[in-house]
Amino acid sequence: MSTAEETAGGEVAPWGEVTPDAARRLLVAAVEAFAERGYHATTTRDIAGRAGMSPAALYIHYKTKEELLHRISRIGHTKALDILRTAARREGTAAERLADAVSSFVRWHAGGRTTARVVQYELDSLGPEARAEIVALRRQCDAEVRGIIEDGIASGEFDVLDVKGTTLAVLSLCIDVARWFSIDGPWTPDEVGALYADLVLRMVGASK
Amino acid sequence: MSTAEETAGGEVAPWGEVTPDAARRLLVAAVEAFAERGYHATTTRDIAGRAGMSPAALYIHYKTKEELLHRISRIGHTKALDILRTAARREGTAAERLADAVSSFVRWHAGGRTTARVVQYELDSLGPEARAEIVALRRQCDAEVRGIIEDGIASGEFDVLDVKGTTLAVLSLCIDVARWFSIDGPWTPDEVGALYADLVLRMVGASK
DNA sequence: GGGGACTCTAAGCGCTCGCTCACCTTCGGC
DNA sequence: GCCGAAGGTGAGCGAGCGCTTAGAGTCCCC
Repeated sequence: MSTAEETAGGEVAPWGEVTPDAARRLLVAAVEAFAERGYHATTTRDIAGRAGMSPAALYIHYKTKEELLHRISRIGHTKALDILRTAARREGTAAERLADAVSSFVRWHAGGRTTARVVQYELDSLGPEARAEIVALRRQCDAEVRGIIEDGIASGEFDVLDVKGTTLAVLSLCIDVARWFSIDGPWTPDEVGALYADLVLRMVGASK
Repeated sequence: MSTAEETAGGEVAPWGEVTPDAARRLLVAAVEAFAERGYHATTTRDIAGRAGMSPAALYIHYKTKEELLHRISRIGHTKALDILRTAARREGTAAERLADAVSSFVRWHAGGRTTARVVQYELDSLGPEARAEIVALRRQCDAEVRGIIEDGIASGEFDVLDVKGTTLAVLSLCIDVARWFSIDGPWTPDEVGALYADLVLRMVGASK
């Protein structure tokens, strides 16, 4: 990731695409605040304060508080889809690709748990049009995972009763990592990624 | 469940223990509002309005808005723990008990998704003391599931690499049902419960 | 039928919210 | 050295928030 940067929290934050600098600082501050307290409990004064600016400065770069959430959500979902798509389209068996998809997707949710929490849990705070755009991205994520599982069934690697349900369960398992993962906990993002890849291979009947 | 009642949404709502009647109506209204919009986005006027009362009526039965969330959270977590404990302590093999625990826990999250959503996702909105009480209940839930898995390993039924991680993943999978399940979706709570019981047995290496 | 306990309401207090506006600085181009 | 654009500030508006208070209605016990 050429645009990745390190924040104070030690997370990978690919916000390099957001310019100018002040707009990026505000967006990063918003991600942290939304993740900590939730969208509705976060005030625009809090966001501006974290970015070292006055409350009014926020409105130079963003029309509303919701636009901030929308931008965060779109960037985050695009990144998530990119991760799954890369794993789905690499070379290898379906089992290798599924393990790759799960472990990298989980690493993203664990390592970037601040961003992931906002992206995955504040969807309902968006207005109807913004939410529709994000929901479309989610469906593409779903399709990538389902594609790998279908490939594995076709090749005889996997043994799955309910493709749709299993796809949903796999994504659900990964997404929920953002809820419980803590950097102070007993695992590193890599360890959770490896554990979950193993569990998911068992779920699709591909374990050795 | 002798105290269970049917709400307009068709959910099982075991709020019979809450008296008097006005206090229960307010609590049910609060559950619905918190589930739909989140704790912070819900106003006390909205809760009172749903219960057919004036805003001030809320404060006759509850000291603060947070007390409502606390009561909901405690009742819900107690019920969740009760479900897991019942499954864990019944007769049968570890596989049977685990399947029972998962399917009934999932049914509760799917069928009572309104309650479950509040219980599982609004924890951070509680104050420190209230949160500590709820976190203790959650740890007991974790212990029940871990107990079944450890039994299965001891009896040779299960093949698990990381007991703590697998326990967490099983609970995580079940809890996240409250996030995505919709009564308008393609599954009934029973179907999701059965699917998830199968997936979890695969995760612990107990599938036939 | 009088009095206290309980339940609920109308009105509104003090506060903080998202957001705006008038104004100030900084800076590159000519 | 002047100018307009861009980026910033302090003060504050209207609205809605959680919550309180004074008092009215209703019930039961005597």
